[in-house]
Amino acid sequence: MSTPEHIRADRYEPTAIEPRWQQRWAELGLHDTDLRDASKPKYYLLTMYDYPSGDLHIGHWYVKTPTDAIARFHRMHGENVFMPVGFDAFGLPAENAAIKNKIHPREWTQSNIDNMRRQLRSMGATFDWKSEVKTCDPGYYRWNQWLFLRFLEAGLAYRASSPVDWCPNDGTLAREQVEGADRHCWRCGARVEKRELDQWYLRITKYADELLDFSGIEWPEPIRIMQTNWIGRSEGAEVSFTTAPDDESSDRGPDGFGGDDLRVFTTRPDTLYGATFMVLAPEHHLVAKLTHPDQAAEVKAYVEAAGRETEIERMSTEREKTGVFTGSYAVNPVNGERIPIWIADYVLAGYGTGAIMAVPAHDDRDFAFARKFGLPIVRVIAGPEISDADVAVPMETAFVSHGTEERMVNSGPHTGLPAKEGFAKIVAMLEVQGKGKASVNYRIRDWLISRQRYWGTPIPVVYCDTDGIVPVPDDQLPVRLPDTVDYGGRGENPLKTDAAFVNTRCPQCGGPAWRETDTMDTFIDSSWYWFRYLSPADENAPVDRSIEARWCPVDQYTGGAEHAVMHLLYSRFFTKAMADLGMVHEREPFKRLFNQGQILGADGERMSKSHGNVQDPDKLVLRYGADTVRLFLMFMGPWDQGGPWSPTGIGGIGRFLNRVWHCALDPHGVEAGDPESGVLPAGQDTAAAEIALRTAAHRTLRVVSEEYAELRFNTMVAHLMELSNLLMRYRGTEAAGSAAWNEAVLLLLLMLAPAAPHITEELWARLAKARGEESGAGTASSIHSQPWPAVDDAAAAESEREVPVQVNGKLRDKVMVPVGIAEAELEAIVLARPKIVAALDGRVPLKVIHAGGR
RNA sequence: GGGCGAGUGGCGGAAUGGCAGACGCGCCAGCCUUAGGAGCUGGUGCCGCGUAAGCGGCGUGUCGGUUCGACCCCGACCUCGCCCACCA
Repeated sequence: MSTPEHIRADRYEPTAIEPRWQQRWAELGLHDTDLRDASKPKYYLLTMYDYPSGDLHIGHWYVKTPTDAIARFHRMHGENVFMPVGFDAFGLPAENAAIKNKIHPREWTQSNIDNMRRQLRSMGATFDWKSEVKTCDPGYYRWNQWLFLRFLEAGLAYRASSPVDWCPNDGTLAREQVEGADRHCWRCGARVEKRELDQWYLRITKYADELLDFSGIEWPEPIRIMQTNWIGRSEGAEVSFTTAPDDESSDRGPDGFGGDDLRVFTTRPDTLYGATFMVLAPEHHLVAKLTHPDQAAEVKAYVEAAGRETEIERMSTEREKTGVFTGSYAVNPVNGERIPIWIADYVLAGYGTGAIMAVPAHDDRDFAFARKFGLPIVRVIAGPEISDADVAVPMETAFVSHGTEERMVNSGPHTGLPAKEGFAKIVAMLEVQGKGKASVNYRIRDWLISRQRYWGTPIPVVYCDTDGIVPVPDDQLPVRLPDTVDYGGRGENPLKTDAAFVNTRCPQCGGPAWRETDTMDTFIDSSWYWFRYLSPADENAPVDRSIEARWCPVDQYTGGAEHAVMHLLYSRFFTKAMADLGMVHEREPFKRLFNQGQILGADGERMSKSHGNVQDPDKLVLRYGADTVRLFLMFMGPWDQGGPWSPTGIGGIGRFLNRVWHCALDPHGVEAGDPESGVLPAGQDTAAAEIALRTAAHRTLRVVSEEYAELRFNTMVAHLMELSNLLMRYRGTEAAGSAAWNEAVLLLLLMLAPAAPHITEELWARLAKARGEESGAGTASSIHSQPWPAVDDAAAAESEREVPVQVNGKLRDKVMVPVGIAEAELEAIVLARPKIVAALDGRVPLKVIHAGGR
C-alpha cells in the first residue's frame, strides 16, 4: 500500500478527475440556487458579466476563480449563495466582426458565448447557469425599452440638441467614454470631434447629491473618490452683474448697451471685490448683444476661430491664454466699479453659467489672462505673512489659498474679516440686495445614451409629423432589431437603410411615422442586469419585486476598477431611479465592492489581441489542471494588485497539490531521497508530534478562516502550504495515521476545498471510501456540502513560546518560555541570559517593556 | 497642474508600531533514478571574521522627525502606476 510503486501507479492527475467532478456537480444541480428558500441566510455574490469577445483570457480567471472560492466558502457556512453568470452581448465589436467576416452579429456573438460557456465550466466555478442572462435577447432588451419609457414618463429621459463628442468610427459617445488629454474614444482610440446633434439623455444629474452619499455601502475608497470627483460638487454663489451703459450718465446708453443681467457662478464670493473683469465663453448667448460695434469684427473672428478649434486644442492647460474685448462693461454689485467684459475660450460654455467674474489676484488662470492683456490685478485676500503695508505690492503669482488664516483686504466694509466669514457675509448681503444667492454646481452632465449603431437596443420612440415624438406603447414592445439589415458599409447607422424598420405608423394618429434608428448605449444593459438574474424569464416586469426584496442589494460585487465612473455610477443611478419609480426597494445596488487588479501581458501592456500578448488559460489547464491554475492566480499576490502575467512558479503550486495528495492517500509512505523521512524530529515522541500536528492544524484554521473572509487569498494559500509541509515532515513516522494526523488532513482538505474544489472532492471521496462509508449519490457526500470546521481554541493554544529580547531597540537574544509566565519571572530569566548580561555591560535597565505578543 | 495608490532579496510577495524577508519561484548542494527540463531533502538578504557550530555589522526609494523601539506613524523630496485635467 505504501510502496513508491503504488504511488506512481496512482498519481495526482488533475485532467483525469476534474471533468468528472464538474459533470457530477452539474448533474446534482449543486449550484442552482433556490431563490425562494428562506431557510438559510441569502448571499448574493455577483461578478461583472463579460462581453463575449470570443475567448476567456487569464484575466477572466483572475476575477472569477477567487470569486468562486468566496461562493464555496459561504456555502460551507450554511448560506444560500446565488452566483449568476451572463453575457453583455450587445456592442460594437460584433458589428465590426460582422462587416469584416460577413456574418450576422447575432451568430458571431452566439458562437463566442458557446465557447466561453465551455471555458467557464472548465474553471469548476459554481455559477447558477439556469439564471443566465444575455442582453441581446429580445426578452432582455425589451425591458431596457420598457425602463426607458418609464424614465421618459418620469422626466428622467429627454431629447435635446447640444454639442456632443463624436467619434468617426463609433458615433456619439458619453462624456465618460472620451479619455485622455488628446480626447480619444475609449473603445477605438480615434480622436473625437464636437458635433451639434439631437440626442437622447438620461437625467443622472437629478441624483448628483444622492450619488455623493456612500453611507451604508462598503466600497474601496479610490472608487468613492473617483465618483465624488466625477460628480464634482462645488459650493459657491451665483452673482448677478448688470451690464453698464457706454457712459456713466444714464442707465442705458444711446446704443442700447447696458442693463442686461450677466450671471456668473463663483466658488469664491469672498473675492468679489477683486473682480476686475469678466469673461464669457465664446458660445455665450449674450456675446452678440454685448459686442460693441467697434469690436464687432474682432469678436466675430475670435468666436469663429474658437468654433473651428477642436476640443483638444481648447482644453490644453499649457496653451497661452487668448481672448478679445467686447467693448462692453459690467458693474460689480459690491462696489459699483465698471469692469470690462472679455471673451475667452478658457471659459467653458457647459459649466456654471458660461461666464465668470475674473479675480486675477486669486486665480491662476485669471492671473495669466490679466498679465497677458494688461488688466488690473487687485489683492483682496492676504495671508498672515502679508502686512497691511504690503497689500498694495504688485503680485508675482495668484494667491489662491482659502484657509482660516487668510483675511480680507481692499474689500470695503468686509476688510479685515477672515475669508471664511467674509464668504458667508457677502453671500448674505447679495441675497438681501437680490443680486445673488448661494448656489451649488456640478461637473457631472446628463448621460448621453444615443448611439448610431445597429447592434444595440432600439430606442422605442417614433417620429410623426402630426404628433411629434411618440413613445411606442408597452404592448408593442419589444421593438425588435431587424435581422435583414445590410451593414456592409461604414459611416451611417445600418438601421437607417432598413426601410421596413424605419417606416411605421404613428401609434397615436395612425399616420405615417419614422422609427428612431439610434440604439442605446450598452451601459444601459449593465445598469440593471443583476436584477434580471433574479427572474430572468419574468414576462410581467423587469424584476420580480418580491424576490428583489429578499435578495438585494448584492452582498459582494467583484470586478475591475476601470468602470469607476461608468458602469458603477450608472448602476447606482438606475437603482435609485428604479426605486423612485416603485420597481425595487433598495437604493444602492452593491453593498460591498471589491476591485481586483488587472493582469497585464508579459510585456506589461494591457492584454489584447492587437498586442498579441493574450494568455490562453486552456493550455495551462490542460497541462496543470484547473485547481493548480486557480490556486496559482490566488497565490500570485494580493488580489487587488494584479500585475504582469508570468507563469513562472506555477510548478510550485502543482508540487503543493501533489504533497496534499500524498499526505491524504499515503500517510505511511517515505521519501527514498530523504534519510530523515519517516523519522520523528530529534527529541520528539509520538505524543508530542500529535500535539504539534493538532496545534498547527487549528492555528492554521483560525488564520485561514479570517483570510477567506477578508479576501486575502495569497496568504491563505501560503498558510495551507505551511500546514502541508508540516504534514510531510511527519509522513511515514509513528504520528502518521494517528487521530491527530487524520484530523489535520481533513482540516487541510476542508480549508482547501473552496480554492481547489476538484482535488479536495476527489480525496474526500476516496478517504470516505477507505473508511468504509457509502459515498453514493446525493449532495451530503460532497466536501462542498460540509460545514466549515470550528477552531478548537484549546488545541490552537501552545504551551511554550519564543520571546525576542531587545536592548535599546536591538535584538540581542531569544528565549523559550511557558505561555502565561509571570512578567517578573520572565524578566529574571531574561536578565540572567549571558547575551543580555553582555549587552547591558553592567548597566541596569531604566525601563523594561513587555511588548504586545499574543 | 490636481487627486489617489505603490516603492521591501535575483523575482512574485509576507510582516501595518515589537524577531524584516513568511510562502513560493529561481539558484546551489545532496539524495533517488536506466534517464530526466520528473520527484524528494537541505541551504540561500548583503558585508566582514571563523576550519566549524557560530559571532559582529549593515539593510525595507532619499532626507529629516516622533518613539525604549519605525517597512509600518508624521513632514519634505525622488521614481513609477492609475484617474482627472482651463470645471471658475
